[in-house]
Amino acid sequence: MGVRKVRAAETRAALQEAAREQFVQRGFLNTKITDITAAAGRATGSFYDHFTDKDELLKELLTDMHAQARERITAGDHPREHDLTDRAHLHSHLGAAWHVMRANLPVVVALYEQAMADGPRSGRLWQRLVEDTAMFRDHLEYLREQGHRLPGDPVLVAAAMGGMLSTLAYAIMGSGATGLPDDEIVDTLTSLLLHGLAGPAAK
Amino acid sequence: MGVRKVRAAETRAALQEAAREQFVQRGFLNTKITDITAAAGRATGSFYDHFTDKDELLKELLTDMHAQARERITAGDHPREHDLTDRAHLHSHLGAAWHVMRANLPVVVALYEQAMADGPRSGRLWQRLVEDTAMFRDHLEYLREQGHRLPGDPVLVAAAMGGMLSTLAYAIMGSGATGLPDDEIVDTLTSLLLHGLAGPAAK
DNA sequence: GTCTATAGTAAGATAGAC
DNA sequence: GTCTATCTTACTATAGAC
Repeated sequence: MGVRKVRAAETRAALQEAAREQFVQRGFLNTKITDITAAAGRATGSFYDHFTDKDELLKELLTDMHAQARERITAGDHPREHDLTDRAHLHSHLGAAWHVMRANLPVVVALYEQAMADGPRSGRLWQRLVEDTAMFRDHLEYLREQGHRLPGDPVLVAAAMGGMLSTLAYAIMGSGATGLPDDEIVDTLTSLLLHGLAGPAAK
Repeated sequence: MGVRKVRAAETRAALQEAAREQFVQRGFLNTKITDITAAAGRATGSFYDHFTDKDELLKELLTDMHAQARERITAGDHPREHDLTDRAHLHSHLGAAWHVMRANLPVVVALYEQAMADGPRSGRLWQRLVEDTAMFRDHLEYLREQGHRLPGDPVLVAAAMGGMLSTLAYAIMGSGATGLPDDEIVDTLTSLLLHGLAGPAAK
């Protein structure tokens, strides 16, 4: 590879990395192109040699995250029959989701803000929620087929779980607001989603 | 009251009402001052005779909502001892929250977007979440004092519930995305938060 | 108080030298 | 490919006539 090409790749990577920082620092919508280039130590114009706009940059970050998520999923091998009413299984799912979100907080933040940017009327946030919780939904539908009585429509239940997770990720990660370690947060969410406020029947 | 004053009050109200529409239509951040004045059928400049900026207008809408919420709360009379592990009580709480959010969707939308606008680092969304779920938290802390074993830290559990509710409100209301009636949504959330995915012990 | 017209500002995006 | 300099656009906010 030529020297020029290497330089270009470096700049590209520097811009992406700077964007990650800035998205967490300022939020996605609030991050200006100049914030990114400044943080990367490049000139404003250089941005446009690599990306057409902020959305395109985000799309590439998203691809990375998807690859990462897929890897983690297939590593553990996820058949549809995973039983979400089993504490170990549920805990592992929530833990994985939390882990991937933390590793890709800038992307989570950006997607969330982007989905909200068009307003509630657009239905874009709902679409995101449904897409991102497809796995939960599959597991829930399987349970239902097995005769298990769910709290309600699997799509809604899955979306509710996803909404809880992503909002908390946004609110907690990066600000360390709660002071609680990740383990404890995942434990709490597992308990809440498994047996609810009432707790397991046996006291 | 003089004619001039009446006219002014009318314009003021028209601007607020137009803002409500626009916030739901376009989202809060995306709504420009000119969108509001245009929707209200007034000139751009008139906006500034009544509000210094968008945030101030929102603050007034918020006051209305608080009054409304307070009224609904004191109407039902909410002592700290309300037992959230009792289905009827939990259902009534969630239903009330859902109802107030629907009646004030523009405000919910705006506050949510506003809280996210500063980015995750600011901790503003977490702050909102904690503030808005104070009531849940109180009830949960009471339960804990009574020896009931909660899923985890009451602050976190309450915030998780609030995050789930507000995200779903944003995603569902106004787009009617799910096709489900409000009753069914509240029922589902009640079941999920009361006994979790596993459901009540007795099958 | 409300309007029209416009000044001011911030950010996205491009042109052209190196 | 990267830079500096600049054009363009969209919006906020104000000035001044009515």
